[in-house]
Amino acid sequence: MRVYNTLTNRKEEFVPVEEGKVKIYACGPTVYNFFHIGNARPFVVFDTLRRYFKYRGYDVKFVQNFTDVDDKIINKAKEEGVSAQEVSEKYIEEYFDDASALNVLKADIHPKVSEHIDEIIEFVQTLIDKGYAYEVDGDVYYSTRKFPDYGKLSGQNIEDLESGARIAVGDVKQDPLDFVLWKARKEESEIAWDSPWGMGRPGWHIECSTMARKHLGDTIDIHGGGQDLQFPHHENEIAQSEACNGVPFARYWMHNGYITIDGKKMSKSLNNFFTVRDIRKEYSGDVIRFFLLSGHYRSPINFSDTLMEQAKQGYDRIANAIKTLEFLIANGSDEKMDNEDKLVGDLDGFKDKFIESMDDDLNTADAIAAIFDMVSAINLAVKDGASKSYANEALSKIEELTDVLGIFKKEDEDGSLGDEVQELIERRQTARKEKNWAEADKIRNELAAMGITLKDTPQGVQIIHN
RNA sequence: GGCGACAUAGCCAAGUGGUAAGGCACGAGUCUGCAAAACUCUGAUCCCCGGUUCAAAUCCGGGUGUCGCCUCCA
Repeated sequence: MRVYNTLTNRKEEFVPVEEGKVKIYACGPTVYNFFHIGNARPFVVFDTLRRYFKYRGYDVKFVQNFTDVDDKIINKAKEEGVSAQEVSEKYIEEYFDDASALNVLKADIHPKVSEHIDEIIEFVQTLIDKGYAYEVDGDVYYSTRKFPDYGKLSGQNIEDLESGARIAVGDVKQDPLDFVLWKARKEESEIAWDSPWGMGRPGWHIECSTMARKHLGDTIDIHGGGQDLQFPHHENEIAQSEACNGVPFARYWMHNGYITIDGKKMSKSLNNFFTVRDIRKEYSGDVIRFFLLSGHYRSPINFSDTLMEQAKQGYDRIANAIKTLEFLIANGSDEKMDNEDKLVGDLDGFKDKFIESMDDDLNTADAIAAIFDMVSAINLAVKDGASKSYANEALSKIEELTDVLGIFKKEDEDGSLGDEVQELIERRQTARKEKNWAEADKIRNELAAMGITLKDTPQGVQIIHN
C-alpha cells in the first residue's frame, strides 16, 4: 500500500511501526452543531482507509476524538441557555446518527477532551518542565521558537510564518506564533478545571496530542484530517508531541481535500454549508458516501444538486445489479451456462484492479471504476441467462468490494410485504395474464405510490422497495 | 508578501513517457404489452507557448486561469 504523506509531499510505501498493525488517529468533530458534508468527508475517507487496511489483513486500531470543550460549544450553550455539556452530548448523539447513515463505523475509541483533563495537564506540565512552554497569568503558551522543526508539516519556514502572523494588540505571548496550551477562565460561569495555573481549560491543539498518545502511544502510524487542519493544528500537534515524547509523532500524515460550493471552500464561517442531516432528506446516506468517494480524497469535490443526482444515478447502476443478483438467487435457473465457470473466474480480474487502485493511495475513484466494470460483466452474464449459482458467486464477489467502500449497507430489510401488497401484486399478475393492461398499470402505479417498484423479468416479477 | 494544489469530452472523473479508464447526461437501436432495468452503437488529443525525447496529457521552462493555507474551520 502506498500513501501520500503530507510530511514529505510524496507517495510512500506504507510501513507500520509494528508489523501487521496500524494505528490511526483522525481528528473528529467539535460537537456544537450538526456536521456538514465538508466535515463528513474525512469521516468517510478515514473510515474507508480503516476498512481497507482491515480488508488487507491488518490489525487496525482507529481513534477519532470528540472535541467537547471549546469556545464554540460554550457560545452555543449561552445562546440556548443550556450547559456546555448538554450541547456537546446532544451533538455527539447526532454525530452517531448521521455517521451511521453514512455507514461510518464507530471508532475503536472515541475519546473526549472532557475525560482527559488530567492527562492534558500532565502533558502541559511536561512541556513547561522541558522548557517548551511558559505561563502568563494563568495561560500557558507553547514557545514555537524552541522547536527547531516547526513548520515541517506545512512546508513553511518559521520566518515566513512569522511575517504573516497576526499580532493582536495587548498580546501577552512572547512570540506571535506561540499558541495556547491552557486557557485561564475569563468568567465564573465558564466551564473550567483546576490546574497548577489556576482554573481554566485546555487549548485546542493539546487535546489531540494528549489523546493520541494515551490511546495509541508516542508514535502512531497515520494521522489524518482535513487539509485545513494541516496548519496550524497538525503542525502544533507535532511540536507538542515531539517536544514532549522525544520521538516522531506520526509516520504518515494524510489530509483530505475540501468540499466546495461553486468552487469555493465550504465552511461554517462562510455559511455556505449543507448539513448531512439536511442532505439526507433528499439522498440516502449510501448515495452521499458514494458521492464522497467518487473522487480522489485529496482532490476538492464540488457539491451541487446536479452532482448529487449524477452520483445517485451511478450508485443506482450498482444497486440495480446487486438487486438483480439477489432476485436471481431466489428465482433463477439451476442450469448453468456452458461458459459460466469462466465468467465467474473473470470477476476476479476486477477485484485485482480494485485492490491495485486502493493500494495506490486509496484511489477510490479508480476502485469504483473497477466495480462498474464488474457490474457490466455481471449484467451481461445475467442477460445471457446466468444461473442461480453464478448469481451467488457474483453477489459475494461484488459485495466483497462494496463492503470495503462501505457503500451498501446491509439492511435487515423486512422481507414481508403485507397482505394488501401481496394481494395487489397477485391481482396485477392475473390482469396481465388476461392482457388487461389498463388494470395492470393502474395497480403498478398504486404500488409505486406506496414505494414499491415492480419489474417484469423473464424470471417473474421483481419487487423493489424504495 | 510566503507556501501549496489544480486545469482531461456537455457534466463528474481516472490515467503521470508509448498514441486517452469509468460514470452521468444526450442521440440511435435491441429487448418488453407498456414501463423499469439491461444490452449494442455514437463523443475528447488532454488550458496556452516553448523545450527535452524516436515517442508527452504525462518530464522541464515560461505564461494564463481557478482554488487553498499562512486567522476559528474537516
